[in-house]
Parts: sequence; structure tokens; C-alpha cells
Amino acid sequence: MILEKMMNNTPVTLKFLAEKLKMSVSTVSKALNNYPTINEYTKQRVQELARELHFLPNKSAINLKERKSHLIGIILPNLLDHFFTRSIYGVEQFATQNGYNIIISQSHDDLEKEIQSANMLLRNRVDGLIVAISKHTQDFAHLNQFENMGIPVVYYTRNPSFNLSCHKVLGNTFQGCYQATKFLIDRGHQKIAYLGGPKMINFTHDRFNGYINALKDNQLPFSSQLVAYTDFDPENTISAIKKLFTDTENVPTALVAFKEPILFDAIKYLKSINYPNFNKIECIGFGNTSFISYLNSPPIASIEENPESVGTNAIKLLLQLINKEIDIRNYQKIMVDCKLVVHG
Amino acid sequence: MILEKMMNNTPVTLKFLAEKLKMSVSTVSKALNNYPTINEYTKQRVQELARELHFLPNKSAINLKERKSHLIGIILPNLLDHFFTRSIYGVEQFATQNGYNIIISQSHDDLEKEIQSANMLLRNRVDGLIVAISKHTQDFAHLNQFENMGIPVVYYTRNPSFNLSCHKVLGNTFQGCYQATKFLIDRGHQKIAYLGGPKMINFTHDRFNGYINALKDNQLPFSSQLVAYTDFDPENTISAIKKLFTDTENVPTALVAFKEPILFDAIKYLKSINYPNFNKIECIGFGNTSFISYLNSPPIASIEENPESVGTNAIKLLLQLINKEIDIRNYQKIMVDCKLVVHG
DNA sequence: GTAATTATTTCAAACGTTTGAAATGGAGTT
DNA sequence: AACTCCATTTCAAACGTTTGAAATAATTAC
Repeated sequence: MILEKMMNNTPVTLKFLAEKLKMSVSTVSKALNNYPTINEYTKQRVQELARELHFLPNKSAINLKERKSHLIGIILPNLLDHFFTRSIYGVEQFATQNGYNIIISQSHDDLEKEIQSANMLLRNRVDGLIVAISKHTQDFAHLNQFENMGIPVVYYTRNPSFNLSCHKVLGNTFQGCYQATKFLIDRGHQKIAYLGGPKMINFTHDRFNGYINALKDNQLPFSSQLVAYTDFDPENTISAIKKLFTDTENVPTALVAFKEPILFDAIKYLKSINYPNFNKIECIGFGNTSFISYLNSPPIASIEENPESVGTNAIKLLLQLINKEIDIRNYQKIMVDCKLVVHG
Repeated sequence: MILEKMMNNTPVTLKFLAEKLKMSVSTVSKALNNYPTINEYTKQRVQELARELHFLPNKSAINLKERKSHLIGIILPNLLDHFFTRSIYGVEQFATQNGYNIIISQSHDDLEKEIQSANMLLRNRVDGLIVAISKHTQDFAHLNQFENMGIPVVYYTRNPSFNLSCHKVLGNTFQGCYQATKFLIDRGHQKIAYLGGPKMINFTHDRFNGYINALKDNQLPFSSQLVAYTDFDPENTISAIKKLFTDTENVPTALVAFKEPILFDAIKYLKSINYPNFNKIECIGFGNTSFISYLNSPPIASIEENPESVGTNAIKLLLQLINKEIDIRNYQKIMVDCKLVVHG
């Protein structure tokens, strides 16, 4: 009879177990949750039957009762950037360990999609949100809704550039860039170029400062001729590289770049024009892409941003906020150090 | 008064709206769901207040009532392989359009983690599952649970190699490999090597067959000297390449490889040993990696596997199964064609 | 003006849990 | 025999929706 019930897939609920065992639903519930007031023998009987019938508590019911979803929302620009996929790994691991599941949504760097994602996650009543904002996010109404409803939000990596009060977990991009520049200085370079990224991404400036400060701390002069900016469009990178390497007499011998794909575009171009002393130029970029070993003029080192650690820090902070171990208005800022990885 | 209630974040529920409007909960519910029996004016009033107070229906409650979670589970080996992240894009788009959210879990090619993921998704009562199994999955008990509970499962890309009855969406890897081989033949190559992947991945054999058939259809002889197998370990790729290119008199002039990273390892090695006529060798691999443009001995073409389309097909099939437009026991097999992308 | 019809709203149960309060059934005490 | 006390179990309400059936109000027909 029990088997029969299983077969025509009537769901196995507390009520069903209770009927089989001829006891009340609450006894069954409490037995499964190991309440001290329940008799040991009763617990055994209940747990045994539950196992036998593959009882799975219905999460929707629990969530409704507990007014929790046990869901963490993540909004990020895309899953094609390994920084983000690696960061998810850190989030997922820690979240799962603590009984939360994650629900990922890509904004594709589009504000409209980001708003949609936010609303979707809101409808799903996520217990918290981790977000790397799109390039175009200036207005935060769709994200502020969460805090207004008491749902904590942690901004990570990409975050509001103006100092909006919010929880942040960031790569210590200043330190990373400082370290890379210092490394090149220690190798004897005097003229180190800096190839910056889109100015609208908030940490662009921090990286530049890392570069500047390393120069200053080592008594090297700063020259604006050695600095250029680009974005992810290879054309613009080529223009920037022309400024730095060909249309100048202040020729650099080393280069620190905003991000590896940009650096690769730069290297590709220099190589394509047979730039004199090309293989003397030492380059470093943010990223530590796994493909580096296939390049045959690879960067000398990479600035590893430890995305897993950024993710882990973000979820840890978020869980503290959810559990009210930290007050939601007591805004936190966590920096995760970068690490210089020397190749070869 | 209304504002006050909003402020101390009492949740805005149907009941709350009903009280404000002095009508019953069911009227409010029906008004929001646009029931024809509800008076137009009433609908207006309800919808206006709902908008004003940012009413968001509680999904847990709806899910409980409807016995649905509106959640699609995805289990895949990892998010670092662009094939998978691109496939997710296809899934996400279509799922969202149809009112489903996706919840992604990585197995890291570990059976134990895959089992955990499966159980987690089961507890969350996903309405359907899309899965690319781990390399080590031989036993399917943890995945069969879903169908036993009436939850449809679509295997995609990686799927049970023996012809287990199940729904499958696969890249037409035979056709892709055939096309690539044919392309090389048409360019005049007579000796085309085939570098295969791990034999435990089910579609390895299909690719090989594509290669073989292209040779046969074009009256080229097959030689086992021109075939070698490897996995993702560069050491093994080097051994395979030695067999194919150096320890033989039957020297190939072209190469079809199982996957691009493997092909890159091969190219890197041949280059490193200054293989004679290196730049005459024409290579093709599965993948169409975005990094190809940075290589300076890039493959002549890529076999684009259209992961987005694989994803879209998987979710479309899954939704048909969920909606019972296709019987769950009426096992489907969908092939998604590859496309040869010629570089340069 | 009453009955019949139609439009609209409300009732009430259900989905599957959790949990404090109340009830039950002994055992131990006097 | 009546009482207290404890262990254990059950009751009942609640979480926020949905939805068919029932009730009510408004309109039309005769």
C-alpha cells in the first residue's frame, strides 16, 4: 500500500507520514527536527519511514513559514569573464555549506536587463544580493529596493564609484598595480607605461594611483606621455599603444595594463608592426588568464586578483548581514589583496 | 498611515492590500490576476494601490499553492569552460521569458559533488533538470530520482554513453568533425591526422567517425598511424603529437583536434621543437575560443559548437516536458549542428 | 413588483510546514 | 483517592497565495 502510494507519485508529505504512522503531523515534524520533547523510539520510527519513503521536506512550505527563501541572488555582467565565474565558485561553496542556494542572473552590462534581474530576484524573495553592477549603472533605485525591504546587498568588484553608502568587497587593485609597477622598477625599468581601462569603471582610478605611487616611492618621475587609456575595443587599444610607443620620443621599456585581454591586443599590435626591441618590453596585466601559456610573447607576470577570495568574502559578509551579526546600516568595506604571479 | 506601514517594513501582502481597500483577499487576488468576473473599476483601484505600495507576490506561497517552484536546475561540470557558460546564456534567456528561473550547480567533474547537487535541487523541488554529467558518472541513481518523482531531466552535451533511455540534446559532433575534415581535404590535404579526446567522454567516438567518414567519402585511405588520443593533460598531448608527427614516416600535413585547448598544446609543442614546415600544417579544433586571435600560429578554422543553441534546445525541450506537451517517457534526441568558422 | 438573470464579491479550503500552547496519560507522592 | 509533576503528544493557528462554490448585489424581464 505504501509502495502503491509512492508509485502513482502522490507526494510524500508530513501528513502522509503521519497517517501511515498513526500520529499527528506535529509529532512527525518535531521528530524529524529532533525536538527534545519527542520520545526516542518515536523519532526512530519516524525517521526510518521518512528515509524509506524518501521524504523530502517541501522548501516552498518551509520558506513560506520561515519567511525566508534560503536563496542568494547574484547579478553580474556576464559569465564569460573568468573573473566572475571564478568568484562564483567562492560564493557557491560557502553558501551551500550554510544552507543557501544561489541564483545567478547576467546583466550583459545592460542597465535594462540589470533592472529586470533585480526585480526577478526581488519576486523570488532572495535573502540577500551580491552584485557587480553594469558599466552603465548610474541610478540605483532598482538595487536600493532591496535594502528598503530589509534585504542586504553586497556590491563586489564593480561598485558605485561615488561613495554611496553600501557594503563593498573589492579587489585591492591599488596594491596590485603598485606591486606590479614595483616589480618592473626592481627589474631596472625606468620608463614604465600605464595602459588604463574605461574611466567609467570605478577602480580604474585606483589602479592608476597604484602605478603613480610606486613611481613616487621609488623616485621615478611621472610623465603623462607614459599614460594612455582604452576600453575593450581593440581599435582604441591600438590608438593608445601608438601614443605610448610610436608617436613619442619618451619610449617605455615596460607596460602595466588594465586587464589582460587589453594587454594581449597591445602585444599583438606591437608584434604586428615589428616594433623594435619588441621582445625586450616587459608587460604585466590584471587577470592571470589560463591561456597565457599559449602565447608566444607572454606577459612577464600577471596580477592575480583572487576572484574566489573576493567571492568568499562577499558571501561571508552577506551571511553576517542576513543573520544580523552586522547591522545593515553599518556599511563595511573589505579589500582583497592581489598577488603578483611571475610567469615562466 | 500607508506610508508608515511601508516604513517599518511590514510586508505588503494581499491581506494588507485587502484591508486598505476594504475588500476581501480573494477579490484583490483576482483583480491582480485579471479575472474576468472582477469589476473593471475594482481592478483599477487594486492595481493602482499594488503599484503604489510595490506589492510583490510572494513566490513561496504561490509555489506552495501551485505545487511548482518555477525553478529549473542545471548541473554542469564547471563554469570555466566557455562551452558551458555560453550554453547557460541560451537557457537563461528562454527560461526567463517563460517565467522560470535557473539555479546552477557545478559538479567540478566530481561524482560526489554531483550527487550533492542533485539532492539539493531535489529539495528545492525544481520543475525540471538540465544536466551535463561529470566524467565519472556511471551510476545514475541520483539523477533517476528526478524522473521517478515525475520531474523531467534533459541530458545535454555530456550524456550517458550507453544508450540509456533519456532525453538528450547534443552537439552534432559527427557532422562538425566531418565538415572540418572535408574542409582540409578540399584544401588539398591527403594526410590528415586526428587527435582524439578522452575515450570516456561519450562523443569522442562520434567525432572520430566524422573524421573517418569524411576520408572514406573522398576516397582517402585511413591509417591508424594518423590517429592518436589524449586528454586535458598537456603531457599526454605531447606524447600523442610525437606519435603523429615525429615518430613516424607517415607525416601528416593537417590536424583535426578534439578541443581547442588540446590543439593549442599541440601547436605550442610543435613550435617549441621547431618542427619542419611547421607553418604549413593546417589545424582545426572544436571550440572557437575567443583567444584565438592572440595566438600567432592560430588554427586555420574552428568548429563552432553553438553552445547557446544547445542550451536553448535543451530548455525548450524541458519546458515541453514540464508542460506535458511531450510525454516524459517519449524520449527525445535533438542534434545541434556545428558550424565551421574559418579564421583570418 | 416579483422573479429570473447576470455581475460581482466573498467564503472557505487547500498547498506543506512550524511551533507555542493545551491536552493527555502515567508515575510518583501524600 | 486525589494531587502534583513530568514526558509526550496533539491542537490550532499561521505563513501568503489560489480558486471553485456560495452569497450577495445589481440589472433585466415580464
